[in-house]
Amino acid sequence: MEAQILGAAKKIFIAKGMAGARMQDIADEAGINKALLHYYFNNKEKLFQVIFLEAANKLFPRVNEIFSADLPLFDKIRLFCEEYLTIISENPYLPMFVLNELHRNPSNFLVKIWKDKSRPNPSAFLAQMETEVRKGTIRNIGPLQLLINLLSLTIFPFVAKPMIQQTLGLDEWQFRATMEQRKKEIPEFIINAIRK
Amino acid sequence: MEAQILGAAKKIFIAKGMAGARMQDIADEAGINKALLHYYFNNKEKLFQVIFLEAANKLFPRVNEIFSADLPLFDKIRLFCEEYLTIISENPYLPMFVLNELHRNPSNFLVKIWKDKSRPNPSAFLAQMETEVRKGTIRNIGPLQLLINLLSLTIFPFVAKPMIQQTLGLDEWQFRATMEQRKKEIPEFIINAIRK
DNA sequence: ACTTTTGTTAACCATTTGGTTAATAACATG
DNA sequence: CATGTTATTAACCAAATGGTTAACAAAAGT
Repeated sequence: MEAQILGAAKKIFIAKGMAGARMQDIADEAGINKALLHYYFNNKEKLFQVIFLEAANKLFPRVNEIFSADLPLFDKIRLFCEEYLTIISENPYLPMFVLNELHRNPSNFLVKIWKDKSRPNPSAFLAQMETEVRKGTIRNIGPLQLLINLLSLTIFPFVAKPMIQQTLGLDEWQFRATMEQRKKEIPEFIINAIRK
Repeated sequence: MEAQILGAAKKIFIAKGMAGARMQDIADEAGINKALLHYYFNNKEKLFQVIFLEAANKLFPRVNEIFSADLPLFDKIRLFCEEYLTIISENPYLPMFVLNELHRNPSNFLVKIWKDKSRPNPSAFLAQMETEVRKGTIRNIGPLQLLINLLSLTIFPFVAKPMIQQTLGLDEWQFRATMEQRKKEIPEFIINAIRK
């Protein structure tokens, strides 16, 4: 039952956001009485936090692993794109959900709830880039800028999915195919951009 | 008065989204009675649409102009980054607002409201890229992918602003400086990536 | 001056919404 | 089987919320 509720809550929260989601919607989606929701999860806030943390736990831990792995920079970039695009492709709406709620939360109290493992932590990656720049193996680009570029190229298409599909007239399958292609395109793009 | 209301509505809608915004909040922000809101704008939906269109009109028309301008590809990319980052920097929360509401709207009825001038229209840009690839002046990259890359690199940092600031520990000024830097960094990055 | 139109408000209303209660059903356990 | 515990529900409640009304003030027309 608890799992059933969480599934329903995930669907509704992700579709409508914290403010737009109705407890009744979640109950309906789970096929249960609204009171039963409060039996398992005391209130909307609590339920939402569970879903948010679940989302964060799907998105970030693997990223952090890759960022701090012991790999050459280029391989790391390739691995990141390959794996991260896979993760997001399986949960295309998670990035928007997380970013949006982060955006809406005053003084981001969500961050306080956040566990370390699932909090994004790019410090190792930044250090590695700096080393490569100093060694002269890549162009002189700010590590911060490069990190932002990497994240932008992988995440943004999913955040903008509705707009991209709308303005470019892509159906679901064309969109997926395009994202699949990006697993190879993005690393190539980035590496071409920074290789000396 | 009408302008005062619109200002308040813009602030509240952008901060909390359609679902999270309260008519009372908007009235308070505008320093007026709630009934006066309904005097000027019949209902929440109507008021929201005005704000949404205003936002879209700030974000897209100039982009379309640049996309369809008569300029060499590289210049176009430089111009786009320069101007678009300026526009967004002045309205850092607009992209999130538009993308979010687009995301939440079932069967995107918003798109129907949307005027042509302010609807994103990259077809000329896509064609130009295709030409350049065929002429062999740039690497063989899919025009669609390149367009997505360009948009990702410019827009995403603002959508992810809270997360970026949080995880990288940037204050407001550091963030702005980083974005300012990107006006030069992004075109350089892209051109390096595609130049043969 | 006075009448009409426009702007503004306090009070009110119906519905929605998150949450509770009390009663009941299902289940475990001695 | 009796008893206590857990799961589930219908009915209910108070607060919040979008929206309306009716009265009043200010401006504009005449």
